[in-house]
Amino acid sequence: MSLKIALLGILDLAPMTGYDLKKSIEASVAHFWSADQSQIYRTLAALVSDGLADVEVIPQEGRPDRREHHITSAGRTALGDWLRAPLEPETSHDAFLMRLFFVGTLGVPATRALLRARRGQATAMLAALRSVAEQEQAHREPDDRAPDDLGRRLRFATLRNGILHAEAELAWLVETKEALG
Amino acid sequence: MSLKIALLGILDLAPMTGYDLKKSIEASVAHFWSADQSQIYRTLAALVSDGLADVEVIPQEGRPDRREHHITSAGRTALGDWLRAPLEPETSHDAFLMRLFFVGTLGVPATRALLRARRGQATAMLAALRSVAEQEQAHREPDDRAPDDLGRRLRFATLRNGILHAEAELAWLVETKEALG
DNA sequence: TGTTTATATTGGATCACACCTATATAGGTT
DNA sequence: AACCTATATAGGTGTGATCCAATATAAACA
Repeated sequence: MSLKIALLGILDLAPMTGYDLKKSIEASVAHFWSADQSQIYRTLAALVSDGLADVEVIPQEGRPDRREHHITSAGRTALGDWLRAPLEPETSHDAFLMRLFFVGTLGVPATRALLRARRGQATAMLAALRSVAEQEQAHREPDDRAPDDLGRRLRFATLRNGILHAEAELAWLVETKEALG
Repeated sequence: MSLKIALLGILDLAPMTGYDLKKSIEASVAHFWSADQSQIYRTLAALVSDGLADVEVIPQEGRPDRREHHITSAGRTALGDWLRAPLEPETSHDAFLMRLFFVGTLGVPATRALLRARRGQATAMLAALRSVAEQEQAHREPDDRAPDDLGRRLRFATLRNGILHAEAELAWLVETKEALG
């Protein structure tokens, strides 16, 4: 469901091929969503068969034709409806916490190893997010008087969300290591 | 994969039926994992066919026989291997951030509504986790001299993880609301 | 008396997604 | 000469999960 939102949301900004969408996702929403290339094409086909997008075929030579997908007005309506729909109750599935919950039987050293690995992950994540956030900031010229538009602020907010959670994870790791004595 | 770990991890504590496992999951790991009842039975069947668990049928009257599942030694080995395996790189899929990323086109009021809904969710989550954590604490009698064993600390740590993340989410919401001006 | 809850298992349908492969060509790299 | 990357699409297969429904009985509740 969310991948449909992602595709419609991106197509709402500009018409694109599946290939473009894949790159666009990697460049913009990768920090909270990832999508397999074949899944993108299948979902895109579903959008078309639901009338939420349509295809403009642009012939090319030497490679397959560009199948440029455009959001339809039904698609814009569906996107709006999805965005306004009540938040679904979230069912978290955290494989790391699962491990931690049961790793006790293996003893303290195995537990420490797991926490160390997690710290590595969280640190890398934090660094990656910070570097993307800095680039975002840098794109805004110092003398840029353009109104800092809502979309831009929200894109930045999703990055900040990841950063704050990564920091919380690291703080929790410190606390937890201490609790192991 | 993680559901297999969960089932083996719980079966390692005590033999159980699928029905028991469902309740056990709800009572112990629900804050980071949920599982559909039919999925539990199917996964349990997979464990048996892989030789990681076996079944003791205990006849009953008036209801289906108890099919009590016991972890095998191969199961204990597999559990240990899984717990020690390198952490898989996590691909986060966050539907809320997806919405937020695209909700800008609907304007500021819709954005605020989304953030409000999220605050409600996060507040409820935090309250629920805190109450479970307090119960966990209360179970430990004030004069309890028993060593605070590793498993217990780790179960508590998974709760603390949820609490810290919920707090981070609320802090992020405050920051984000301010950024909307 | 009728409904709900608890116990216990199982199957079908469907969804979302990941991993791998195939196709086709141009251009650049080793 | 052999390989990799970019462009562009698409199918096969498997896994994990959700939702829904059926079966069967006893006890508790309204």
